[in-house]
Amino acid sequence: MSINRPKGTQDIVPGNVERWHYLEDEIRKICSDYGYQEIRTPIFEATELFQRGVGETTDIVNKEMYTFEDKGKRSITLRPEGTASVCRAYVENKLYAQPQPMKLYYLGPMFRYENTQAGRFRQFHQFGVEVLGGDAPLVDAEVIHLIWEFYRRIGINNIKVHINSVGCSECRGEHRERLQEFLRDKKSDLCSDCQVRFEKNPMRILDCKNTSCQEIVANAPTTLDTLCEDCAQHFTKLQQLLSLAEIDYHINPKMVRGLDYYQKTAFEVIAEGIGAQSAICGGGRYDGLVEEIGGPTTPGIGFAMGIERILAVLENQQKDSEEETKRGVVVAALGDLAQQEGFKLASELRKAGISTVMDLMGRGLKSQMKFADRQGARYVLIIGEEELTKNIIIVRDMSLGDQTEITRDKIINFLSDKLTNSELLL
RNA sequence: GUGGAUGUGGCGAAGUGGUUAACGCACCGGAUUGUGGCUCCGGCACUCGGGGGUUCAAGUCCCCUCAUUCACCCCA
Repeated sequence: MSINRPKGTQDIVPGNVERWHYLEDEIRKICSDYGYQEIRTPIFEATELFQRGVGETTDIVNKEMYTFEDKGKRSITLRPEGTASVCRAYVENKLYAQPQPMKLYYLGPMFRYENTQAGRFRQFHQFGVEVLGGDAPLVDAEVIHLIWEFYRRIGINNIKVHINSVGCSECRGEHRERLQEFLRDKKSDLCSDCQVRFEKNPMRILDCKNTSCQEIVANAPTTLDTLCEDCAQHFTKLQQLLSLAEIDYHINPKMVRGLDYYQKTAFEVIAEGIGAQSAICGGGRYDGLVEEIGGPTTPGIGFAMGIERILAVLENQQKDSEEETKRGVVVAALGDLAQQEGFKLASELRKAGISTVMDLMGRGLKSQMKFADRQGARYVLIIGEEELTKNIIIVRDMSLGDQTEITRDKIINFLSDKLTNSELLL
């Protein structure tokens, strides 16, 4: 019996990893463009951090955490999301003492113990942004604009940006009462989950996927109906700014996200064609969170997007692949002596910045040519006994199909002149 | 956690109880001397996911198990 990778994990192998590199590069670039700095926090944290930070009533904490006890009897959890850790690090490193707001981003693996399906893994990767120490709608707008611009840059177009305001601790209370009032006589018709939610977190009944619950809740008071003066202004201002930035957003009063810490602004980006798990980005404002985990009162807002889901979207909308261009050099050597010379030549070429590969299997010339072709090499440098004695090298142009002889001492210059920068990279 | 689907070589995929398990792609080798992409030839399943059972006979039927996958809940 061979050993397989754990359920819900994946190996990212050559031929695929390049897409990750591309996204990672774009992520770093856009964060730099918007003035966000990277923060790296541990992959595992004290379990309590997530219990307090993410919220005891959430699915993440209730059933999706990878929790274990370490040898010191500490309860440890593989991070299921990034926000709690970033806030913890913000407090622990006293980043609040630096100029505010603190604009941070992270990129890395997250872990959630749940059944897998299209777009859902046990180890998956998120790119996320957190802004701590700024409570203005302008901050919300900048964060959403970063998302919008990011998708534009990587060529994702069929997306919908949903926004909502779930209110703050003050207006949330009023909403809760009005909603419970509205639902009281209909309670028995709700699904079993929602009957529990009725007491614990009635707001979440609003976005229950159960169709009968949706009907019941169709005319229920939303959080937008009960926003306090402050929250209402914040939301209005945000909409103005988004319009100004020409972001095509949709207000969805029923969108209530599953994490306890959201206040005021909540948003989600939905893509098409990647299966049932269509949210490629989710986030919101969490003004009480830093305080909750023991820090100073600090407003915050952030989002996380799933790398795997972005890749799925890109793959889904990908047009016919672009024809690959010939790049780099392959050294084909025949026999022991020539192989030594080839090895030396390859070292020199690489030192000169020319991407070079040589056969390591001692194959015949025909095989080496085939190998060079597969590698997509632009030139093959052929060295055999004859060339060795004559002190020359055969340079074969793989796209033109012709070849010339170049003396050994001129070969580096010859290739440097011939190859453009893009052709040097394999 | 719950439900459906599927498990045959590296990948895709025939096979619907009976001799040595098709085929395609990939990979490796060859087609007279040291030359690629086309063509031709050859090589590549000692566990047909694993275990048990039915049968003279099972990849093909039954049971169990594991895995993968899609979906629900929820989310990235």
